[in-house]
Amino acid sequence: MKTLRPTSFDVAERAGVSQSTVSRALRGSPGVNAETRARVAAAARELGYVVDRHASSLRLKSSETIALVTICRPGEDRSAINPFYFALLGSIAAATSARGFNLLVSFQESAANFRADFVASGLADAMIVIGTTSNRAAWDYFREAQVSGLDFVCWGSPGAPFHWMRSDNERGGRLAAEHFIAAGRRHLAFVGPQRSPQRQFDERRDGFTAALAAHGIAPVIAEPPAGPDRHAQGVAAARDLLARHPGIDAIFAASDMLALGVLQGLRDMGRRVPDDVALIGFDGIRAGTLADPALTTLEPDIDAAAEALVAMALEDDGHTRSGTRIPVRLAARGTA
Amino acid sequence: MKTLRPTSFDVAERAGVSQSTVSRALRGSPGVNAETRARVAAAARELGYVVDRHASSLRLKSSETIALVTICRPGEDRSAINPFYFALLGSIAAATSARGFNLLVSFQESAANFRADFVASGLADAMIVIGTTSNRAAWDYFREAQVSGLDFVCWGSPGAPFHWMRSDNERGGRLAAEHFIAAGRRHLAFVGPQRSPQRQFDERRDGFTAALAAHGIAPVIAEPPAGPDRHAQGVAAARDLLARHPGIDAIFAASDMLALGVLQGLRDMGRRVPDDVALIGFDGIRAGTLADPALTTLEPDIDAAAEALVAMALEDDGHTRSGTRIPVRLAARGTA
DNA sequence: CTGAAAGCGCTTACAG
DNA sequence: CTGAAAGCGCTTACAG
Repeated sequence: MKTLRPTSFDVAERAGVSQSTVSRALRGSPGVNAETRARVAAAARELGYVVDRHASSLRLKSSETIALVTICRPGEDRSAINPFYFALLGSIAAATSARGFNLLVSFQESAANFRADFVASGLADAMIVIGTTSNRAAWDYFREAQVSGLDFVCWGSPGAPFHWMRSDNERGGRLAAEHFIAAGRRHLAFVGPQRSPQRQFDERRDGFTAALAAHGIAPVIAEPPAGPDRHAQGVAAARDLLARHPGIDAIFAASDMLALGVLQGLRDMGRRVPDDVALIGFDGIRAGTLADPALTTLEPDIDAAAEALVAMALEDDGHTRSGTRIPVRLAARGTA
Repeated sequence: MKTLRPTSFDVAERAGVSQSTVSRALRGSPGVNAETRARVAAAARELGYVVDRHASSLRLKSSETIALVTICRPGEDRSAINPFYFALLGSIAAATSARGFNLLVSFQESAANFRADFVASGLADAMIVIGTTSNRAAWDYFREAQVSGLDFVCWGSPGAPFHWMRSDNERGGRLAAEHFIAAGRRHLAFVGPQRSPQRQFDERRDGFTAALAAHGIAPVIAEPPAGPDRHAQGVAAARDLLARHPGIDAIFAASDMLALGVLQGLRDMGRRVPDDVALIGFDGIRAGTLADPALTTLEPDIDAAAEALVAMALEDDGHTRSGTRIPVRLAARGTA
């Protein structure tokens, strides 16, 4: 099958010029005669010549590639990965493509496939790490890597020694609180993991409680029971919460998957949404729009997040923008 | 920031051997003294040395990388990509990783970013194309590419000149029919695009109608009206269908996104699911399990599909396995 | 504006 | 078992 690929020497011969001229012409270097350039381009086209990226990258010492690592839960089915990360992956792909860069993706879950040497091996110019913070072993591995000099930026929780970026969670929490208050809700609850390595959850809760405090309201804080995934945790959390606090009329869930579970739990308890209980999630995942009623949520600007992550990863300036916050907006739909 | 990366010569010096020995020791070539090998490994570790993949690939003429192209709808938000493709992407990543290969991903939607030269440029050893068949321009581009010698395999519809693989759609349709019949349903309908370039839809319908014919039943075939996405089309299709055929008691939708829309449409029409109308989708996407009631669906073995696609792409045997069918199973959940 | 040549960092056939 | 050397296919400083 594999037919011998033509090299720049073949193109040179066909165009009747030297190999160096072929290289210059094809790269668009200045100072190449227009007529020569055209002849080279024609010869390349005729031969189906494409520059060898390994040879090129080796010389240039740059691969124009970004490596994207997505950390998964061990043993997790790929289709069960939080859709937020798939959406972020898609936006990162768009951002890299807009720069003419390639995207190398790697889903990692256990020591069997932990890898952080994409930049060290020359395969990528920069690396981005996203995914669940529930995988402690993975983050320990990447902490170690960062400390030993394998550089990258990441999305979400991590503090030092990571270079991170995340949503404006505090503001998201405040927006949720104000939305509930404006709708006349007074018996509020926050459902989310407490003291999770996912600092983002705490930030959402803190923004929520701070805004409510200004109205003299203290929400119930409900930690979801352990469960196989966020959705299952949400179902259980709603049941527990309503059993203990039957008067609750509004719930802010720390993530959409959790919120979708809460929605299901509320239905199981015979509560109407939003009539009896209003509900707001966080993330803006597609599945929220498919729920009935559609989930009201705090939606981070995921394209902005992707663009900022790529820029931050590529800027070799010690990641001065570490700590950048991505804006969020309240998407008012059916549940609140 | 960028500190000079050590080369195999640096390792050689530190280990007190020649550079060729370093290369052999690190690659695990036979005939290297165990003690020498250990000394080289230690020196490499101490220096934080990682083999340069461009130099290595250039010599080896192989990159141990698979390129995965996902075709999107023009102008489509990345978070709106059918989750089935994200799940397939995840499984393909797992399959490539299991072979020690890297995965290069590229989302393409318009002439601005059409590219099929990943193998020609040496960036990848093989290429896989998945994604929506609704993007005609994209498939025209890839047809052209295939004809001109840029080889790849794809998922889904395409016939010649493509090397393709898809679900056992015909059998899926039969399973849906039998499931409905066994439950006593007799007024059946199929909702799906007709004569779409997505041949898979026709196959699902044909399996469905063939199995029903054996029971002397002819289902109503409903083509969904045009719409911004499959979900919206499903909502509208359900309304039209029920208005015209109020007695329908079971619907087989050509895909899960369509089915989720149908579910919504049935609710809008005041029909209870599954009591009044039973519903089955196709794809096994996660969002189906979050619906209320959870969507019964035909679930292709996506890990098997991914593994087969990778194997097929990598096998340089003229893709003799073109036309492979991936097994599907009926996942009975709440809607049927 | 163009060519001859060096060199990017590896792998491996060839000698020893 | 190990070393010296050629060569993978480019890019670009150096001459002209």
